[in-house]
Amino acid sequence: MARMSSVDRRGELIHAALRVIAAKGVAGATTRAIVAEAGMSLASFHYAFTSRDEMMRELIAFVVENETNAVFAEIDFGRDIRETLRNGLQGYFLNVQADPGHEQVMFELLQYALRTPDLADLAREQYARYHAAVIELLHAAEKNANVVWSLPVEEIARTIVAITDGLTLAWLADRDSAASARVMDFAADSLARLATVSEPVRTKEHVL
Amino acid sequence: MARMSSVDRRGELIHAALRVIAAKGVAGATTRAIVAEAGMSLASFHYAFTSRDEMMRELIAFVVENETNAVFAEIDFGRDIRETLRNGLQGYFLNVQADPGHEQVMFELLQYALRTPDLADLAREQYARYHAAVIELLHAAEKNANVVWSLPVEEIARTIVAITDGLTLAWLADRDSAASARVMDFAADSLARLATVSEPVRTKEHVL
DNA sequence: GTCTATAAAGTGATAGAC
DNA sequence: GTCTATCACTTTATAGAC
Repeated sequence: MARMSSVDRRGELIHAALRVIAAKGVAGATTRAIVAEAGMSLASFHYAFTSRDEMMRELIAFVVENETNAVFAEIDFGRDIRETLRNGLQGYFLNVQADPGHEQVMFELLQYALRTPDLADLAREQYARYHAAVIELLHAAEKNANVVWSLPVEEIARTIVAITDGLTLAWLADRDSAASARVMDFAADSLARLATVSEPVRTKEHVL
Repeated sequence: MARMSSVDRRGELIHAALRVIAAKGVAGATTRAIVAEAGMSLASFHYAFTSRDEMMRELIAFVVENETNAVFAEIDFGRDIRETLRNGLQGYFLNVQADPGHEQVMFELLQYALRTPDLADLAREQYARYHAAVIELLHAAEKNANVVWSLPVEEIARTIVAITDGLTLAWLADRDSAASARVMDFAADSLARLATVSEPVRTKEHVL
């Protein structure tokens, strides 16, 4: 087989590992399954990585890094803040339904990280990134709808992440899409209450 | 070693397995680790269970069955519905903080069930029970605070389970107790809005 | 750098003595 | 019923030919 730079091979193995994990779970991602998926020999794995643990650490760092806010990025700002929130949540959820495996993998990797002492920092970072992504979104929504949040955005972001995680877990278990959609409606309503119409910037004579 | 009825030995092995899972995760719960914890020989395991899979199925059914609403059972009804909700959520969360391993095990078992085709029904049942337990609580709170819920209790229950699951996952990752507590306060406020003061049963002359 | 072959340890499950 | 010993297999990791 053709030569390949070390970084390329590492990346290729990580992507192959992610495909294997999606199909068979973390437990099924053996070095043999991964090299078979990548079309390499077993020895090539250990040429690229000193151990399976090392690869798993790099893999988790990779997914945490690349857990794009793609879902949120393509958010559809509606007429008001409630619609923005609703669109964001429903958009996220459509994505979960379209590719349930992806979120399941993220949950599995989170638990793997929580179980592996060396990887605890990655679990923390994973949530820091989720929260940061949502905070950014909340600021964008704030500007777009001309409102200000009456609670710290950190707090609102944590609530949104909790709702999406919780809804996703329950949906993965019972696949009740209708019930999940209604919960998101309620969540959007409740969160929208936290936005108050911002005073437009005016001169002093305009009081009330 | 003394003889033991088959059901006793199965129960003992399941409890030993739960201790092993708490300490080392589902992946670490090998038949050898389990019998070592239970103080039995490896052969005894296969005398009680035909296979490890059979035991895992029974173990999950057991924890789902016994995922008592203990947390919720000892709920402290406050002065009003908001306090009841707040006490319920904070009470649950104190329990998570006191024994983080327990919830982590529940999440791991959920994912194990989701990955094992034969066990998908157990995952569904797990959430059906969570939802049912919270619904029962919502009815109790309704009576206690003399209010009626303006949304179907199924919907409210799903929201509460989603919030608790989501908060627990984030807390397991970053251990930010203060932030979690604030989210629960907001959740209690939002949910309390769904309770409207119920019309006391009166005769017709009392209009408004 | 990439391969085959194999080492060393761990896995679930079973046979057969007692 | 309970044990020891072992089978058959899989795992990660490495040695050594090319």
